[in-house]
Amino acid sequence: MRQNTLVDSTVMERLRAAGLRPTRQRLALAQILFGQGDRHVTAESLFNEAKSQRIDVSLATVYNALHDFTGKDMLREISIDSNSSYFDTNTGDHHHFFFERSGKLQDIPSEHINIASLPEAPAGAQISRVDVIIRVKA
Amino acid sequence: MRQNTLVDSTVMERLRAAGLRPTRQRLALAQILFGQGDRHVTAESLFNEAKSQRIDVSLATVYNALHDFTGKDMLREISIDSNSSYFDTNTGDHHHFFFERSGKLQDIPSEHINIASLPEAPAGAQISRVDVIIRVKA
DNA sequence: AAGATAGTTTAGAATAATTCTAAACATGTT
DNA sequence: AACATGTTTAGAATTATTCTAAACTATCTT
Repeated sequence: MRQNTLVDSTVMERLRAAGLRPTRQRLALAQILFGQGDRHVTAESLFNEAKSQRIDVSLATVYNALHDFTGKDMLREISIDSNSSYFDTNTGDHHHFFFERSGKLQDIPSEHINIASLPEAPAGAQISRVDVIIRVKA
Repeated sequence: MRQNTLVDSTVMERLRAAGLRPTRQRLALAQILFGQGDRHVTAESLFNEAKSQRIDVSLATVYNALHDFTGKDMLREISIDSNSSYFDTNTGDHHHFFFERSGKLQDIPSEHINIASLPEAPAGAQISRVDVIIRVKA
């Protein structure tokens, strides 16, 4: 029925490896975030998901965890919509579709977008990331 | 000394053409926005700029004007940073450098970025815009 | 030119996302 | 078990933005 021991321990190792104490709430949130495939959450959506699983965490902890995970490169923060920040469990090189109506995000593997030429970075600047966002009406 | 009659009337025509009443505060804000080359402002930065020119507008009016102008395609809204929305006077096809330290934006003409291949839009979705944001550490 | 009408502006209240505070608590260590 | 330090939490605080309702003004009508 519950094969969580295994899953949990994987998540626990990820947290330890990142130098984050595997506390009850971080484990639970990490499980939600990383237990499935790639995901895009907001603080609010993750908070609600936790609540609906009877996981008792405060919203402040959700924010803390999202930022802690982001600081350890387990998540990537994306600002697309001025309403709220998204956090993506896929930290690799890739891009996004943004569905304007629903506010949902969908990954685009980096191989699917071919940027033939990029401009030079301004003097003294190093590129830290190139984001391509395809906004779609749907 | 002040050759504003001419400039003002240009701005006034733009407002009228857009179907927006050329009120004192819209004229003043439009003058700041469109009187120079391409610009990137936030509500707060525009509000401060107006204040420093002794133009008496409320912050609510700045927000109203920015949204009105955006609705008439005189501005384009950009969400890059969760702190605040940017408004770009360049509404044509182009992209951006985002300077992470200063929070400043710089246009990249669309010719300078060559996207060789784009993925298909998801079923039933039409692309409304493709944004490329090059984040630089500087 | 005066009046009517509908769109604008405004101060300040309200809202929403996020961060802060400081006290209670849990973890890993000794 | 006791300690030191990192975490969690409720609730207050902060920040960007939107709302409200009243005062105002551009424009149209007469």
